[in-house]
Amino acid sequence: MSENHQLFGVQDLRARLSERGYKMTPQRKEILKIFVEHSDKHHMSAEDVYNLLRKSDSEIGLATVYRALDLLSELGILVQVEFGDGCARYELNTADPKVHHHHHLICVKCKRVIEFEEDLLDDLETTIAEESGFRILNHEVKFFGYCKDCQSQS
Amino acid sequence: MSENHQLFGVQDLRARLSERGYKMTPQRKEILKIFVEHSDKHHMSAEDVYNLLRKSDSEIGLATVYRALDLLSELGILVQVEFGDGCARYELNTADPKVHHHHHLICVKCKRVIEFEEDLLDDLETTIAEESGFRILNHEVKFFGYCKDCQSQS
DNA sequence: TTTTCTGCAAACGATTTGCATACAC
DNA sequence: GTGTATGCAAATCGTTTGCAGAAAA
Repeated sequence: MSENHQLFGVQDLRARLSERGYKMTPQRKEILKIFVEHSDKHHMSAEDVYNLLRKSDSEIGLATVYRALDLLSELGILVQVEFGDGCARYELNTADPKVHHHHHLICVKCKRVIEFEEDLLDDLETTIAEESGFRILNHEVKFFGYCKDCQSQS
Repeated sequence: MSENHQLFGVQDLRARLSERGYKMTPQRKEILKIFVEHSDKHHMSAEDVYNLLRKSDSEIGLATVYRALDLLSELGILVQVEFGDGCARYELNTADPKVHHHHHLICVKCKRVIEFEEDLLDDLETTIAEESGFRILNHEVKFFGYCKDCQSQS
């Protein structure tokens, strides 16, 4: 299992699936494709993915989308992100430490989410992995506070 | 607005509420009390809080609990944490940088959540605050990967 | 051919909301 | 008094599940 330093392709998907006894299906392929093609769009929900699929003629059921997102996360191809807006969101896992990690500032008042770049946690990740025995795929950092607007309103 | 370096008390609650035009109510007081008295129990869901309330005679409706948790988060007294287990969880915001931040390792396979101590992000927090204009109340870090058990199963 | 996967629709469960009443200020 | 909060029940909405048919390996 080579550490993957590119965005994921169909070949990675096939390998990771069979490695764990899962099957390659056109639906799973399509759903991964959506993420690769929309890697600019961050944090897509199941609904978002479902809608993008329908736009490109793919008649994939919503339940299948949910199951695939779950599976792709388990495989380390996607990562789940939550902003407290009531739905799970997913992104391609940028396993390459040279690829910028982007993290989030969340306003506790207006719930606005702002992204920022940050890549200072890789050393910490290594330490944690050694101490815990985890094989770490990714990390996520969120800062909670009041955004500029909500500060000036009070 | 002094930086609060203690766990929150009723006086903090009253101050923060009136500061923003909200009212002090026995329900809000009771709910905060639950968190202070159970500060050992991390990440409680609305249901958890509701059940603890009922055990201590408080007849507070579940909807009120939800509304209060949301409000207390907005006030920076609680912080919301999510583990992808389908419900939002809350903890007292430990605003004191000397109080250990505890963060989470989440297994993408079995969904196990493991806590760890970490307090290396305070400098980063200061930088981010300056650059973004956010007034930061707290931060949260999650690492995703495979736990020991799930690694050996594959 | 055996096991896994999909699609649909129904079930579920956490959270939200409308509204009448009660309460804080 | 006035505006906000509560409680209940109903509504909502994201997500999961059961099951029969379809498709990988």
